[in-house]
Amino acid sequence: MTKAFYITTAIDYVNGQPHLGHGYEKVIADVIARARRSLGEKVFFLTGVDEHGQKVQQAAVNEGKSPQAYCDELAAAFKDFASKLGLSNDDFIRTTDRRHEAVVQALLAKLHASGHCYKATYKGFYSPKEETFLTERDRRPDGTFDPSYGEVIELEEDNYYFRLKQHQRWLIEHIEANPDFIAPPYRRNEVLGLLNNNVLEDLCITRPAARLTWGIPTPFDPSFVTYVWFDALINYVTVPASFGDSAILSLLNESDKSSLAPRPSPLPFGLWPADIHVIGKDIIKFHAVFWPIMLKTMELPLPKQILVHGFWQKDGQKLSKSTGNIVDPIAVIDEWGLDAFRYYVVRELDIGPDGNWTDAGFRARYQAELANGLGNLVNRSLSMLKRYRNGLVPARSDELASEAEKVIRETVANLRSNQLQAALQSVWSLVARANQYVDHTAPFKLAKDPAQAKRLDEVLYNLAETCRILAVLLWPFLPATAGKIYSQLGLSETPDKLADAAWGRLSADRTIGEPAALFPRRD
RNA sequence: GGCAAGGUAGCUCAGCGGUUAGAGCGGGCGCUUCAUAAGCGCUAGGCCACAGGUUCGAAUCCUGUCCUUGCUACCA
Repeated sequence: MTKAFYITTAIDYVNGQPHLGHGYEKVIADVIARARRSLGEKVFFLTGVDEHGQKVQQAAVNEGKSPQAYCDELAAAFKDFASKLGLSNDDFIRTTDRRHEAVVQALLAKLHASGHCYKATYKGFYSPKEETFLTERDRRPDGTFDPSYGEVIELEEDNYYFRLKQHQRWLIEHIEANPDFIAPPYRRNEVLGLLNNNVLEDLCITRPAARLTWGIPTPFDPSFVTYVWFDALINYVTVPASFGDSAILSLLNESDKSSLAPRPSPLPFGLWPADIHVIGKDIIKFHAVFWPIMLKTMELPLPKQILVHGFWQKDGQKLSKSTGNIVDPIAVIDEWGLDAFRYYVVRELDIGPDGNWTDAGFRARYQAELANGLGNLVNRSLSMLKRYRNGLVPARSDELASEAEKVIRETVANLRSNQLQAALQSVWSLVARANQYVDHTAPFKLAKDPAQAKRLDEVLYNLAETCRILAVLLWPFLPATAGKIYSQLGLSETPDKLADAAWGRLSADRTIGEPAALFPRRD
């Protein structure tokens, strides 16, 4: 069975409304997914929400709702958000899905049966807020715990632990042997540093049902529920299983499989292992340490890459609901349009470093790059074609062909290596070149001299064809805008195949559509 | 404290041993009128954090200092 390019985002924890950070991660994953499809690959793009755990249970109680009702509302909000972002996701996982519960329980039972976990008593400090155990080492010099842990309580309880120590060596070797496993490289170094300088503590993978009911019951001991992170990571294989991926299904017995129902029709290709897990820098340890070990013990192949992005600030300050330093992506999209939002976050910030959102910066990129750069180029090119040639595309001319082809090559190479910011820079070098070309050839002067008719034809073809190629190159980033350029060119298809970014595909003697501003100026 | 990355034009950054240190944005000055008062061209602006050293030659390599950021730890 052939395998699709399988890309995932982190699943968002439903303890609040979607914000900029969520939106950013989903957009970069979507751009990569669309780029791969445009390159002709089969792609499966997964996103979703993480719903179990103490904080969700508490938030539901605070709002006087059942956890399920609370989650249903927020899951709907996140689904709406995904569509607001124009995501091309193929599925949307909820960790309260029946299929997910079935897979988590099956895998947990398998781990338990094969001796990878054990029961032990823990006595010590616990932070309900972070759902994590604390030790004396977590104390600050004055004896208190960091405020980020909230109220810290002392408790003594039994739990099940997942053995990690014996996995440290092969994991280091795997990371060293696979330089792209964790990207960018400095994140990889951090993980190696962590693994080389510390002995991994076994991971507590349950919580007593006595104090937390909002979780997946542990199959081998009903007095516990599954730790939320252990549950959450498994989403990446739940969905392949539910679509009939043989790699995962082989781990399940017949009754597990029947619990996957109602099952969508199986896909004609495999999904696991994932090609890319897109995540934020805060959850790198879960994805680069715990998750590979979980997979190894389940005898499943490891994902190809964990792609770690940075965080946004606003005006140089940390985003924070309590101080009101926030960016509301939905408001931005409503005011400026979806493609403007997608453009800004990808163009402003490379995948890896932290970035800084400023409203002035957003406005500047919108005006200079989208309205005056790309938008005006398409508008002036098509307006002249309409005015001087009645909208009829002249015969092919290759004056800009080699420059366009160079940009196409660069853009494709950047897309293949997930260098999205660099890809946009390449594309805009063609925008700039075409604007310069208008200036140098001055078609508006040629139009005044009938003897220059042939030259004018050449110039107009070069401009129209450049606009068409720009549409194809931009499709992964700005799908709506790319579609508009195509329809203004009078092309009825969708510019979603990079193979069409080949010079000369625009055929002569067809009539273009009506030019209209792609990004209206806003003053 | 340890490890790592970095400190280059007003801003964001590239350059990482070899001609007068670059780009984009922003500033200033011109040109143009097809276009969303858009576009194009020219230009100003930098003890390349600081101090030593290696070298014929150093933003570029080495050492130290100061500062920023990330990870990690507080222990001999």
